[in-house]
Amino acid sequence: MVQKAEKSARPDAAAKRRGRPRAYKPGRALQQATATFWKQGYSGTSLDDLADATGMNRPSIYAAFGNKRAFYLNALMSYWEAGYTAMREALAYDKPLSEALMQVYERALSIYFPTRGQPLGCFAIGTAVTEAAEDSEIRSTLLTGLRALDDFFEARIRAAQKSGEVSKKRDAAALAYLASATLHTIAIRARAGAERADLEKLAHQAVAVICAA
Amino acid sequence: MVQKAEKSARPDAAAKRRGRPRAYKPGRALQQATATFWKQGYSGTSLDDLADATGMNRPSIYAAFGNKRAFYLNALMSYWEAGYTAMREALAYDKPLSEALMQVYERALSIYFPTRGQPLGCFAIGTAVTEAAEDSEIRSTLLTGLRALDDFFEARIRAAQKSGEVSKKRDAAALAYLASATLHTIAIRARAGAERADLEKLAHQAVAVICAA
DNA sequence: TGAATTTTGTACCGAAGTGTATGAAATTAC
DNA sequence: GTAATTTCATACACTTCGGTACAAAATTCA
Repeated sequence: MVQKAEKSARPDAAAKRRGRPRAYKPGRALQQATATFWKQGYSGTSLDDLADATGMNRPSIYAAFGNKRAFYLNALMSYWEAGYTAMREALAYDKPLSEALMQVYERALSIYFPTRGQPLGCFAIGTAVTEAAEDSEIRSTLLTGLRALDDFFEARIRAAQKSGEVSKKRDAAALAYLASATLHTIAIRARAGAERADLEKLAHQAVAVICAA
Repeated sequence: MVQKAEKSARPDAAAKRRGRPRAYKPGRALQQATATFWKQGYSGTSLDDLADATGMNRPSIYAAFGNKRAFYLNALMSYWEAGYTAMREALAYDKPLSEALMQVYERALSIYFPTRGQPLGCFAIGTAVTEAAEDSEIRSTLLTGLRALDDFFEARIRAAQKSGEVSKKRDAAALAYLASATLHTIAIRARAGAERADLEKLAHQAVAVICAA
């Protein structure tokens, strides 16, 4: 739902649209809706909840984002996109693998335990997994995201093997799965009420095993 | 909701109750309700859904199990109990650790991919994780279950260290977390639409890393 | 200034949700 | 056979849900 810039004389802000101006910012509304889905889940969130959270009224939500399901799918895909960016940054190739992995987990933890508000874990794992059983589009979006993270990890581990940091005898795909599994278990436990410090320790232990000689 | 046997003259079947007999079997109804929650999630399941699944009508559900939330908590706790039993059996100490772990994952996979019907993953991870954010009782029940499985794994790994099967230099708690993480990622991926064969392979790879010399 | 356009805000609709009241039905106890 | 007890089954009350119709408001364009 990002409005296209169009060939506008005004590169600044939103090109003047013709009718009554919007009372909301689409990007901000998407964030607020995401936060609500994150807390309450997809089925546990009503359109009124979304209207309250975004400050929009229901007809505006329909006009801007379509129905509740489309709004959620939009939120889920945006979440994955942000996740890919964070992964790329954290897994940069100019530092040791162990550091790169820990940066992934540190970043994840700071998302799963927000500075204000209760810990909610991972948006995808905390909300999409439940819906995946009955909604094939949510299911495929979820699986695609999970596999993308697997691939990020695997590529980074292969690079560490090339540079001699990790033995080439080890199974890169297997280690990547373990790196993903560590992220998944942290996501689940954060939402289940585990302490952040415990999960930090868990991450360190997992990295130690994955990067072991 | 297991009715107590009471001091009855008839040890067989249900001791004759006084009024009109029940048209349902509580244990079977709980199973059927669990199956419905499993597919649709807690918020996605209505009392009418539960009534349809169990063949009970709504007043009977309230009389027997309380409201929807109590019914769900009952289902969740029963699921964990069954899980503990399965873990104890699979992790028996008379076989190599690698075999014991694989038996855990094989058992899990046969639950996550039922012989008939679509794969739904783990009941707790697939339904309780979402609700955990806003329901403290579901949250603590979930965390307790997760930690119990951690403990099963850790005790089994320590035994393998005592018997010399696994080096004592390795961190048993860390390996237990990886074993749990493997279970969690399998649970998530199963519901996300991954192929069973792929998850079987993932399990083998994880066991290889965990049990590596 | 006035027409065209787009969004807002209220109100409404039918369906589905949770929970309960009440009387009929089926069984045991006397 | 009759009373006591327990469950069943229908129906009801009230709320919430997703979705939409429609008129007022706010802006641009000519």
